[in-house]
This record gives sequence, C-alpha cells and structure tokens, in this order.
Amino acid sequence: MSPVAVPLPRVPTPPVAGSQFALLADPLRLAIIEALSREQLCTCHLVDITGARQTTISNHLRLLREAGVVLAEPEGRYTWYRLAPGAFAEALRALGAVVADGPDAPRLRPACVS
Amino acid sequence: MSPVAVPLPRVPTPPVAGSQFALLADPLRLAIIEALSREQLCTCHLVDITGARQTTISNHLRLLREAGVVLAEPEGRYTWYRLAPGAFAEALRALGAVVADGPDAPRLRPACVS
DNA sequence: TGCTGACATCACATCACACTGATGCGTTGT
DNA sequence: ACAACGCATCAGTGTGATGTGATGTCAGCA
Repeated sequence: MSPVAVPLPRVPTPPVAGSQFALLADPLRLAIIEALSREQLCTCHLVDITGARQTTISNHLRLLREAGVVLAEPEGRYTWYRLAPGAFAEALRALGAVVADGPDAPRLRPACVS
Repeated sequence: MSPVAVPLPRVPTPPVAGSQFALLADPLRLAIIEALSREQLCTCHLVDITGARQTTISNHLRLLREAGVVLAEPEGRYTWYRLAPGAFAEALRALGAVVADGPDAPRLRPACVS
C-alpha cells in the first residue's frame, strides 16, 4: 500500500450499483430474491424452496439485510422477510443505461493516441 | 430424494442471468461495460480510461467475450471492442421481474409448516 | 420449568476470482 | 530485417466469498 494513494474512483457510476450486482450474482441469493419478490417468506420457507441449509440461508439473508434490499419482520418465533421498496432500483437504472438496444456505439476517438 | 441426485435446479430462472450479474459485479468490468456502451474502444483506450494494467483489461475482455456480451473486431494492430446487440437483455429482464415497485408482496403461506 | 423449534452468530476450511509479471504473436513503421 | 507497438496467453499469488458445523438466543408449549 502506498501511504496516501486514494483508492482511485474509476468511472462515474454510483458504486452501490456494482455491489447490488454482486448481490444478484450468487445463484442461491438470486433464488432467494426472486422468491421474495413473489411473496413474503420466513427463513424456513426459503430453506424448503432452495434446498440449502438453514445456516447458509441465514448468512445470505444477513448480507441482503445489511445491504438494505430485504426487510426482516420478527413475529414471535418466526421472521418474515420481504424485499425493501425500491430494492435494486439503482442496479436497474445502471443496467438500463447500459443495454441501449439501438445501433452500435460510435467510434469517437482514433485508435490509441494515448 | 431420488438416488441419482441430479444437481438440483433451484428456481425457474435462466442460469445465464446469474452469470450476467456476476459479470456486472466487478467494478472494473462494470467500468469497461459502461465505457463500451457509450463508444467503441480498443484495449489501450480502456487502459487509459480505467487506469488498470493492460493484462488486467485483457483478462476481463476475454471473460466478456466468452460470455458473448462484447464483440471484438481486430483491425490491423488494434482491436475494437463493442457491446454485443442484446447484451445483458437477460439480466435486465430478470431484474425487471424482481424490482416490482408495487405494494409489498403478500404472505401466501402460513408460517413454516414445512 | 424444561423441551422443542426458528433463527442468528461464530470460527473455520475451501475454493474461485482478480491482479500481476513474464512471455509470445502479429502488425506497423523505418 | 529489425524495432516498436498493441494485444493475448500463461502460471503464480493473495484475497475475499461461500458453505458448513457447532453453538447461542429467544419464543412457544407441555
């Protein structure tokens, strides 16, 4: 590590979008998110649906909770989970800006006059 | 459980969507993708823009190429890169199905009668 | 009051991924 | 023909993330 050396912001993208994509990248987490987008569920339901172990589900739910994309509502012995309102809106916006189903992007600059 | 134990498809999501999210999850790759969504570029441009090393950029471009989301067009000494048409459309569809900015999802089943 | 069930937390092992340096290849220019 | 350049590939390394088992906590019930 250099002593000063700020981590270097690479491109004008809200960094939260990248971390939201990371949340969606794991297949088990994506299954959890999709299930929660259809109905509120508690942990044991997700264990049944996905076939993963309770500890694994709980770990992923903690990540999703800390990222603010799911909300936990303890109710007696159970804990109901649901998607937070506006969850992944940032990722959707960033992805929409990229997909751009128009014609090919132009070549704005000459080849490598660094 | 069946004795043969097939790898167990977890949820009816095209698995390609998950891997597309994985491509978007890395901040450097996201920077490359966003840059290519605005204009076609060759490797050296991406080295300039991102500040990463040429080898690193080349590695990421290979991943993006193999995933079919960017197209390479060699032209003499240079290689122009651009986003493939319809790249990340699968991810956009999957994400759109999840975001659902309506009211909260319902509780369709009782708590944990596994 | 003691047991069971739902869920969270912790420590650990494993594994995949990203970065790097060295090297090779094809093209351009002199 | 040789050098410089753009770019790809390869092998090595370190780090972070994921799954797992053990354990702890709290609520409900007999």
